[in-house]
Amino acid sequence: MATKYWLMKSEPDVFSIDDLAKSKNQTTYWDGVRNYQARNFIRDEMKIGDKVIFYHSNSKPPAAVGICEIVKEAYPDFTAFDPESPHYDPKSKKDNPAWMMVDVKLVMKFKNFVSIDIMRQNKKLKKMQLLQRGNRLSVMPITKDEFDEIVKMGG
DNA sequence: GCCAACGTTGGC
DNA sequence: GCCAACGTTGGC
Repeated sequence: MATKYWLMKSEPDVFSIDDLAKSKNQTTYWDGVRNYQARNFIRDEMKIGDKVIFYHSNSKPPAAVGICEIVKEAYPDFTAFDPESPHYDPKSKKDNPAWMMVDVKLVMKFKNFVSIDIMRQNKKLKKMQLLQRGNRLSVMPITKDEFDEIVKMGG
């Protein structure tokens, strides 16, 4: 199975790439995905070794900030079972979990963050779902070329 | 803080 | 099954 490439959004106020860098083994579980399309990517397509662009949304400026890698494939997002969690979803049952998560490990933090503005200026990235109008998906596939281009700019 | 775009909910 | 109302996302 060929390596796939992904882009995943996180609000840095909630969980930033620096938080990932400080995590044990620089690894974390990616909780809180509550969208079916994103869930399907996580559940059905993400494999160990896949590469991920870590993207800061709702930040100034929004930007691609680093690379991580899938180190554990889909398993139930336990935060959905916890009434105390902001991601609690009573519809997700332990015997039939609605939401899934993967574990990701930091590969590198970019020396230069690649802002959404810079990405928009790059013709090779024009087709990325991230840059399309009205895009709200928090987990999305990208091509190897797009991945490589962002890494090239991010250093 | 605003608001357009989108996904979800629920009445019918 | 339609669709209006609502809540959320996320760039600006």
